[in-house]
Amino acid sequence: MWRDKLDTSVTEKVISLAKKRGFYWQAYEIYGGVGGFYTLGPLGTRLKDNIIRVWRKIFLEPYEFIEIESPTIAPYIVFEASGHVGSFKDAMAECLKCGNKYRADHLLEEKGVKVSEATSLEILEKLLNEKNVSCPDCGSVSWKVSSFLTMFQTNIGPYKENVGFLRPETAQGMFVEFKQLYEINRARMPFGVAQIGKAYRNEISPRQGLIRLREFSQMELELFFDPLNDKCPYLDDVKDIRMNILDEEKVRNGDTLPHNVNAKEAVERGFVREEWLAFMMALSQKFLCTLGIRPEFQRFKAKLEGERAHYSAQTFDHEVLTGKFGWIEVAGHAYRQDYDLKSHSIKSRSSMEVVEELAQPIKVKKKLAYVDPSKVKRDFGDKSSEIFKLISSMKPFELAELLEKDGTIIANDIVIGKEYFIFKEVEETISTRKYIPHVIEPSFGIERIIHAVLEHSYNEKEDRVILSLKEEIAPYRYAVFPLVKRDGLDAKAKEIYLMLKIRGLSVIYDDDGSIGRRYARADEIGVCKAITVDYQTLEDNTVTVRDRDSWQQKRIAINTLL
RNA sequence: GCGAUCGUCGUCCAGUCUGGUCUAGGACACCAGCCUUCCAAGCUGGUAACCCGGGUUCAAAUCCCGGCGAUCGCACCA
Repeated sequence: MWRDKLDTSVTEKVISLAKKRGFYWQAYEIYGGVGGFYTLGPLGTRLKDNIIRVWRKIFLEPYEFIEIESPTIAPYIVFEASGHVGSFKDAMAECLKCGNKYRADHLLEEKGVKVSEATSLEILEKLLNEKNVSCPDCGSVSWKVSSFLTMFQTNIGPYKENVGFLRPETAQGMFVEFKQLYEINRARMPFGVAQIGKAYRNEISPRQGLIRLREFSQMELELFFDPLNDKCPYLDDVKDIRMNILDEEKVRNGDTLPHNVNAKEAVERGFVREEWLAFMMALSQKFLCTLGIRPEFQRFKAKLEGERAHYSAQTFDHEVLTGKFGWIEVAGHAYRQDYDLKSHSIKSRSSMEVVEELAQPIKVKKKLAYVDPSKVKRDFGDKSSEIFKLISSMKPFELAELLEKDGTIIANDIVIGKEYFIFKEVEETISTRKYIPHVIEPSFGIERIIHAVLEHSYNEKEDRVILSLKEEIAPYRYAVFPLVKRDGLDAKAKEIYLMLKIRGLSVIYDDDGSIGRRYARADEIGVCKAITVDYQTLEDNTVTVRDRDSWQQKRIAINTLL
């Protein structure tokens, strides 16, 4: 069954449940609320922690990938090197008549005027006004150009000129520390580094609740690999995971019926360029399934050339179908190539290369040139010392290369020919290869996942709400209730509650109202099992355990609860 | 950011057009007590709101202006 629509009312219901029971709500409400900022409540933070735990279990633990926590503020130069200063800064053209804003470069390109990212604001404004570019909305031809930077800017220390940015992604923290991490990880390749933390984007108009935030949480993994040896050894492990993939061709043609393939087939059939990318996509699907989102509500949608981030050679959005918001992107899987490491390497002038020891050392023949001092002295006399000085600053193989190419060496206008050198050919053994690793990056937005998971866990049964959260992520697994609050049942229930709590289980206690009301309350926040203490408990130390989804009850002995 | 629509207890809704009767009402939820031997039962009581600021007026939830926020559309979403 292939569905492309969900009941839109579920979204509203989830949002109001989230607020009512404390998963999440808009922040700063006492001051009228500020767009793009949300607070996670007590249940939301537990859910988030559990989601993160599952993610680590799926993406990091089996492969011994490592995790770091880097600062959320970085100096200007970091995002200059990464390309964010350039591509996060859009030149906005504002129509002076109707006030609508457009991307200045888009408007000009429609007129056939090519501009680059480096084109200054003044020139853009001049071009727009001179070329009579008309406003798509009102037709006016007078423009004002200004830039809008979607990164939050701040100052580091007391100096205005020392600009810093709140990171728009956690990834750069891993790239700038790459060399150190590579060493710490004992130079293993391929290897993965993850970071879980906040990122900030000053969206122009954030909407849709948790879907587009100005401050949000990411779980990102940078998988570094050798582009000449890009086999992923784990493809067989994920062969049973079949993904719905809309490749570039389908997206271009507007075809929404996806291919259904596993990672290996996705690569073989040319949908996905890199094995590691396909592998991460498969893990991503496994991850969302573990969180309770069924595969038919998931798909991977390729980003077309112009839609991709500046660093990406191929990107798939991992999307989940929701009610009101339709398909939402909960993760992006990007092939970042060596874009970031290379940029940081050039900007910082520090090496980002890794060294590979070759299995078979390669023998390379090399020509070396040595000067013949006696000939030089004989023919150049007093000027010899100058010549020796120059020549000694060069290595023998460099001299040989130059002489091969030009036939002469020129030192302070003195031309020295080949005949003053003695050539030697040596065989050198090369046992290493240096390269800048390529990167596959799965990047998850936690808040979006929280929302998607809640929508897909939301059920109604006989006018009651049941949040069928998987055991792995439910904020509480157990609830303990006394059937009634007297005759010692409450004391016994509390005893059991504490026993479970001491064992580290997530458990709540509730003795308020009727037993039915408590079951209902527990169902609504996704408590998996309700343990009820009744009169029989006092006689034979058994309790009833009620399942949240089936409402079935089983009587079991207290000592088998653990 | 622009345009349209909108903003009342935690939630949903009444009241706004036609200013006074609103000390802002109801339902559900929540809290306290009673009751209660398995699925939101019942009884009693309680907490709780006119988005913010300014203006008009004898009088503003109600009319006007500004701000903030929300929804939708446009644009943006690396």
